[in-house]
Amino acid sequence: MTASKPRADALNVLSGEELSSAAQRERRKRIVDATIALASKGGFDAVQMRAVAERADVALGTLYRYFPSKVHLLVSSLAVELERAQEKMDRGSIPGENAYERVLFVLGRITRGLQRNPHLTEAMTRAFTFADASAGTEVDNVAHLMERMFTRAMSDEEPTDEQKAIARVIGDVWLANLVAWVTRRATATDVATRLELTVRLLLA
Amino acid sequence: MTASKPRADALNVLSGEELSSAAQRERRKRIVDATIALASKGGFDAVQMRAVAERADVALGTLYRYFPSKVHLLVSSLAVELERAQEKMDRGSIPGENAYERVLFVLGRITRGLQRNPHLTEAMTRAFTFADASAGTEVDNVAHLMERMFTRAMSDEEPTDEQKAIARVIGDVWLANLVAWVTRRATATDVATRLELTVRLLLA
DNA sequence: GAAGTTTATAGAACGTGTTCTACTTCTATC
DNA sequence: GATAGAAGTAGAACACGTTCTATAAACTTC
Repeated sequence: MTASKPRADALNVLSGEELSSAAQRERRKRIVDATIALASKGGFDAVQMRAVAERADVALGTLYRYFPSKVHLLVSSLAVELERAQEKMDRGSIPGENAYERVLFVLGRITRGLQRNPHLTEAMTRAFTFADASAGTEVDNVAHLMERMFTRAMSDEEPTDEQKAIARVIGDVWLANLVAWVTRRATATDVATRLELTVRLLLA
Repeated sequence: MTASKPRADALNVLSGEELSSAAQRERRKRIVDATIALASKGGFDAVQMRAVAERADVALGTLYRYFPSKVHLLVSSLAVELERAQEKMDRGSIPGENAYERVLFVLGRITRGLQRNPHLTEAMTRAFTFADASAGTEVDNVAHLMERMFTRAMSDEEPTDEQKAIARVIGDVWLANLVAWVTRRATATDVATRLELTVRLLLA
């Protein structure tokens, strides 16, 4: 009677790997796709749990079984998007003479990418910064993706602690500026200028 | 018939100055006090609009007339708190040989101050980062207070553009770390270390 | 393939932010 | 001090995130 098989905990996202059947991976994918579609159309507010469930052709209860809250859902979708962006990056090589130029290239590219889909960006960044302790795992996951994205741009070697720290700072500033842009307190030009200055201060 | 007297717009916070009667300033103060009290006790979730209204002895409709949303309310309260902190700073002088040391002193002091009241800090930082475009004015106001707090620490002169930019970067990193601490993704020590590193990179 | 367990479904129900309505109380102007 | 308009009050109503209930379908295991 004593359970031994590891079971997915009700408080965590059902992360892709541990989903047994193909039908379940299918469902999970439909949910994330629906989320991204709705977010792209109307931002954070348009990602309504009932609407996601309906669009993913899944019952509301099922949605909550896969993602325990709207924030978990959106932050997980952000992770998916970042992974996609990283993969695209990995396919080409990053131009630039030094860390400064290379990081700036990566930052510019991903920023412009996100700015091409303002609603989606708004939904994901707001969820990310609003996340409370219960979504800590997912948030850490995204933070880690960001850190890696920037350390890879700095050098091909294994990053030093200092480089990791710099990457984190860049990530913090990047996110803050993205939020400022999303809430219309900064223009795209503002964002570009500030990021350039930040990276210059840190890496030049 | 044509209105000429400037009227408070329904979409903006009724900021202290333009409140005509003393009774109104009284009410506004009661509301902010109630907000801070509730936030101190139970954080963002405990700041329930009905509870704030009751505690401030004001009708729910009146609360919404003064602050058009929970986020406006909390961000405005954050501004009040920051102003208080700034005043306290202004009363003493900031020790330190150079900008690096002085900024670090200010950062350490205000960070520890906020960490002494975790729930309040959680409520205010989450509101701040969750704010959407409609609260842009209030958010800008707080951002400006933060910028000034750090530029003052850097030097007594009028700050240069570069100094302002550095102050903004520090503010972004500071906030990101505060949020990480509030959501228990970073310890107080982590925060202190990272801030020190950031300031060193930027100012040393 | 039957029994038991897990997973999914439909939909009601609940909590809290926000809005709306009907009524009362202030305040300014004549 | 009568009156018009603004501001405040009490409370219903609504929207959406979240939880709960009852039932059905899909799987394991014998």
